[in-house]
Amino acid sequence: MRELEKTYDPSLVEDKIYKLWEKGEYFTGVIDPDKKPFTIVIPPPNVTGQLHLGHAFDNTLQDILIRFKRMQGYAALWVPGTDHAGIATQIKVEEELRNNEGLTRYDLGREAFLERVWAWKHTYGSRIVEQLKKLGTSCDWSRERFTMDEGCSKAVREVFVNLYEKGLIYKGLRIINWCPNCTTALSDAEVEHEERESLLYHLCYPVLGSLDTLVVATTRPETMLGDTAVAVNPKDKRYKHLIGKTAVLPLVGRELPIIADDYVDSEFGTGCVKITPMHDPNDFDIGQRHNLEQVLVIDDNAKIINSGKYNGLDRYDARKEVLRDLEELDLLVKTEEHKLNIGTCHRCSTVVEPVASKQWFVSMKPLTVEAIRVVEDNTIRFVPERFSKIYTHWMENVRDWCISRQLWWGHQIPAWYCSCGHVTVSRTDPDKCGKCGSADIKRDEDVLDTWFSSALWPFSTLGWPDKTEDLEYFYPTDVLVTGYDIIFFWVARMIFSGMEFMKQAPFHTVFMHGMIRDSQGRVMSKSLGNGVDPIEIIDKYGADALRFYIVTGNSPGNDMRFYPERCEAMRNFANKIWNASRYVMMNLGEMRQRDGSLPLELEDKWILSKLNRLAGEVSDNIDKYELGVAAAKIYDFIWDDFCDWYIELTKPRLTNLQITNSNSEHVDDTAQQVLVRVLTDFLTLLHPFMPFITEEIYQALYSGRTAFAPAIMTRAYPKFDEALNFPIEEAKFESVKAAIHAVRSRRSEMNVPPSKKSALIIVTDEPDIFEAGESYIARLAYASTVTVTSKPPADISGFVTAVTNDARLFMPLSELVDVAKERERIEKEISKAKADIEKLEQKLANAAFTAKAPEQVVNTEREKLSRQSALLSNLEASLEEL
RNA sequence: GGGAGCUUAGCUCAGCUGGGAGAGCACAUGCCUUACAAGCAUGGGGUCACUGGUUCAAGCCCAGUAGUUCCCACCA
Repeated sequence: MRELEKTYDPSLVEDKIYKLWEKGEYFTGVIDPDKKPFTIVIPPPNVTGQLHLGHAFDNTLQDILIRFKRMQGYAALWVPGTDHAGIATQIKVEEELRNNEGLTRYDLGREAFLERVWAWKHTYGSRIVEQLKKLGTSCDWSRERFTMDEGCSKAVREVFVNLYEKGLIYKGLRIINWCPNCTTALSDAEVEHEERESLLYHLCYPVLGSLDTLVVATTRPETMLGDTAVAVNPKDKRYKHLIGKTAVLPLVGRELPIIADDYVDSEFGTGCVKITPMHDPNDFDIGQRHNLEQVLVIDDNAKIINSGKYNGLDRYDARKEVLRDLEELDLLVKTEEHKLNIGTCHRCSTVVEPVASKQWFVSMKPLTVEAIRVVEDNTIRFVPERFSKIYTHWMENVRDWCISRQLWWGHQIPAWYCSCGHVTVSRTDPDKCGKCGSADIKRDEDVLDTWFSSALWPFSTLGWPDKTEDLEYFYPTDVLVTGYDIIFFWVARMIFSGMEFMKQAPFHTVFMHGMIRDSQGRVMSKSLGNGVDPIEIIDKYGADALRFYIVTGNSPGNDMRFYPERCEAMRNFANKIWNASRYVMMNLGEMRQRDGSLPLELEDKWILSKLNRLAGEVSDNIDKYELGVAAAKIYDFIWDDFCDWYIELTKPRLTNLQITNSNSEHVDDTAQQVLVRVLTDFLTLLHPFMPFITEEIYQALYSGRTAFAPAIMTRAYPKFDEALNFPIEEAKFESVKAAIHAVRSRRSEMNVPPSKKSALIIVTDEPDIFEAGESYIARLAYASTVTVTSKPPADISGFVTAVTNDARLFMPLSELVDVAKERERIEKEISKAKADIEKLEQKLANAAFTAKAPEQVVNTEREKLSRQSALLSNLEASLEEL
């Protein structure tokens, strides 16, 4: 046993303890046929990222679950790893390249640039891992993976080729979201929508060979440069006569067929729509249906092309120019205000350009069938449940997934083009065309969406496509813990990938959490500069305090506001535990081995019973993912029950503290044993939540004792044990507590300082429980002497009284007694008791209640009534004697 | 246009399958009672947004209203 410092200093403890765990290899997932596996895969953070509070939140939850299951005896495995984060990482390296050397990636060329990215990865890739360790995460680092390591890349390749062979991956010309800043295609999920005030412009298009004109409405006049038709609804009488005729595109002069299509809503705008097949998804479809000409007028950098004098203009400058020119020609008929939903790049917030482009797609419909089924039939359960609806709705309406990105950092698409037109897609790099045999083949330059590899994470990290023992034993994983912001990006894609390739759901539970916001409820972001660095919090308050703060006061799926200074309360809690442990240890003396059981006092049974019930409830709560509730219960037990009561109760029993009682050699073995037992058990219960301090104290208590587990994290998680259930004793002790509380309250009301002790006479029908507690009652109720009796003193005047339902308490503090005031007070309490009794009697007199309410509820009400009645008679007795 | 969440003490939030409203912080009063002032004791403070319904019983379930936040959506 080692002595502890007076205050807890996490900075002296945490790194040391983490090393102890790593040295003991306690995080290692061990395949054990006699155990049930429990697996979590980490949501892989960006390899070059830094830990933010969102990670802290996410990983704290995972660590609590995995430690809990590990202690319950599961073969627990938490697979860690990082994500190559295509765009994010590439942008960072490009930025550095530009700032330091004034170069672009094209200056370096693909190969040299990728070398730079790998170098960057090697420099910064371990940072996030080290930061996760500071949080205390018990990941199996020996199994750490990276989305671009050999195994994951092999999985990606296999999946791509396999889906291609099944016809579920194809390359085609489709409208995609193009970010002109990132210069790459994006998937629908990567586009954010925001509503903006905009204008709806009405443009006039003349009809060829006629005086008629058509007025079309558009929010994006610059796209008119790419118009190849005008469409009206076939039923629209206003325009029926023009269908089949030709309009002339102003400024450009292109002849536009006037076509009829049901897509056009006659009610909206003018009922006439300009059709720009290459720059609008609907127009693209119409273009397909009517076989329209396709004119691309906006390039990769959002500059105008194929449009004569407008060429080279930025899209917004082009808008101004076009409008000015139209106005000059008197063809801008009207401008009205209009709310517009605009798509922006989720990475850089640039307005994305819908543009037709040849890209690779995953054909989604066939993959959604099983992905929807497993959620609907509860094979996969979302916690909280409401997220399953969001998931299902998305899955039911999802469009094909654009997976090619015009980037270099990522998994290069395994497709080779031959001049013969054939595309060779292969698991191994081919040296010749799969059709004509020509060696002159060229690989697709694009890489895959980062989420393509993340989608395989639950099985690629376990070795798939190889049939590994890990995959066999640990797959499917159990719980996926993540924020609701990546349900579509990641969760949905893991589910359909798991179903397609493993024929098994990748996890049975998706445990969702919310976002961490700043103190004003705003999302934390770099641009706002309102981010809080968890590492700073850990340095200041300790990882345990951060973890505990995050997990309490928050319920599944809900956002939380973060106030750094509120970690202080949790640091104080850690310190409280620390000092409670010091108290236990300084009173332990030699820990003697005992034969047989010790006689337990009432208060011992009380605390053991409460602890025992706590153990049962905590496990239940964690099983139901109510981590905050579990944590709060442990907090209350430790602070209120153990520290504020039980420790105080043991003080008179332990000679070390009984300075006045010098002749006593007696050490209460029972108190010692119960203290250390309760301490050890609640530390164990708390360990998943506050791993560092609990381990440190455990080590201080038990290190070198071979009879005990080498680390608290290897102990079995406490369970409910019927042998330690003492409900009657619990209730009895609550009576004692109530009496002590009543005395303190009365003294406080009358401003009697604790130093002024007085005799205390307890009048009760249950003398045993009070007599047994005389010594601590004296201490806690500031009494000089305690007398337990069944009869009140003959002359009651001059006593301060306090009343509970099973005790009347008398303190001779005559100088403080004001009979009139006392009478008033008691009368007030009497009327309150009477009111309570009346309510209870009414309730119990209600036949519907006694008939329909469960017996237990009725009994509780009866008990309440009898307690209130007892209280009332005690109060009345006191009043009478006054 | 569809969908979801939230509204509980001064602040931030819990409240699990309906059975007498809780925590932290803040506030007030008194305490250095040798584990802990990062503490102890005592206390004040709530029309559980509003309206109606179901029920013996509603903060909790149902319907609606208001405010608020978010997600989804190819009406120019």
